[in-house]
Amino acid sequence: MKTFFHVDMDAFFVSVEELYDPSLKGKPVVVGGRPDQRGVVSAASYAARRYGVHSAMPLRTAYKLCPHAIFVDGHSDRYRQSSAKVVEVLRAFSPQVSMASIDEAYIDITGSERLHGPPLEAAHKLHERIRAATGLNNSIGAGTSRLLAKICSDQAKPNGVLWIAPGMEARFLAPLDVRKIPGVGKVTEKSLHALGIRKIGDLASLDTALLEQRFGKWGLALAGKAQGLDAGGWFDGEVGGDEEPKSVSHETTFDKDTADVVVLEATLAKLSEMVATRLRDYRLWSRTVQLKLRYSDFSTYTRARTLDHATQIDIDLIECSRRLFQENWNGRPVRLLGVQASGLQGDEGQVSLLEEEKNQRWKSALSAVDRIRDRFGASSVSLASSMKGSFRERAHDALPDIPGAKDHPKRRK
DNA sequence: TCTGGGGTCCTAGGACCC
DNA sequence: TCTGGGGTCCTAGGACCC
Repeated sequence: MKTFFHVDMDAFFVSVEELYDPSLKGKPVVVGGRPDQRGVVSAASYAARRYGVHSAMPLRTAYKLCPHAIFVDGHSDRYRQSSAKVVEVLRAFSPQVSMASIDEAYIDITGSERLHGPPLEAAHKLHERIRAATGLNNSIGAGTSRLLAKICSDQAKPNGVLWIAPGMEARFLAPLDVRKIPGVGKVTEKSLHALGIRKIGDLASLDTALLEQRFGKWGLALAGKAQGLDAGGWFDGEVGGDEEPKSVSHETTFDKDTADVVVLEATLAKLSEMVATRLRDYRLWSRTVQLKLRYSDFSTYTRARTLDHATQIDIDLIECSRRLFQENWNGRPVRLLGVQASGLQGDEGQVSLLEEEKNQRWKSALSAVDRIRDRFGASSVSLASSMKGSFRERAHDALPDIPGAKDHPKRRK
């Protein structure tokens, strides 16, 4: 029998802002930006929530609901700092820690009873340590699965601790709305309601075969979740296992939609650079580059290309995303642009820096060929190839071996 | 209600290979 | 050439989470 905790920080962004400006405490606070900006609420204080404001709501809507709320910009550096403090406390508590996002974590405390006491006592101990180290309220759920721990922490809010003892899972879950199951959103909820399923108990008493027939693989997972099991999806694997990112992306929504090619391509270049920088920070290389385009009517398109070599170099991402853009933009005003790198791999198996430099050299040699062709016409180069074989191949074979590339057209002089 | 930005996982079809 | 089936890779889109 295993024991998991789910630790969730309460109104995290708002609470961190309150550390920096205690006068915000108790007031309706909205983190996410100015109310006249394009954007949504990142976090709302409990006082603001009483007016119906919640995260993911457009800022303009939040303003209509609660005009006297204090709107503040987010400070991701501050949140990362507080998050790092939380991680420190968690790692000191148990070696098996997985951050699920900046403000929540799973920890496996199986077998730590001698050290920390029984689950409820251990949870209170951890709750207090986090509070002491960060000055922030948090909630902890504890149970025999990660799913259960997660649902518990939600029920424990604000600033509470809840443990469901082994054997009590079904009784705890039965009266809760299906929407409380992580992974059940608007769409799944609607389909379940259409079947007359509203509570987790309804789901649990349903025939598994029917769920599978109706929802496929997801139906099977749902059946498991209704029993409080870590079925399918995110909960595979160990807590504290593989934490490598699977994709890295940046996107931006313009203040005002634009069809200005110069602005669009400059933005794309900037986003590509930001992605490349993050790849290098992570020491990761990407093979697939994806462009994201959103128009004024919110229609959204993604277009991807897989390269023959993995890269973390700005220019590769810039060129690839620009080509995708040129091939797919319909000329209408654009609301959002995004660049994503996926197909990530580590350093191992990468061409060495030396190889990379050779690569660059003969790429430049090729562009030299292009320049000659531009100036003297295609025949100048094909003439050379008919006499001496392909200049391109010769450039490829010969140039990289010349020390310092003294004959390199670009470096000559 | 005029809808951010950063992610994960899943599905489904087509290409290609054996 | 009337044609099977499985595996893997790639692409696009969608649900969902914080």
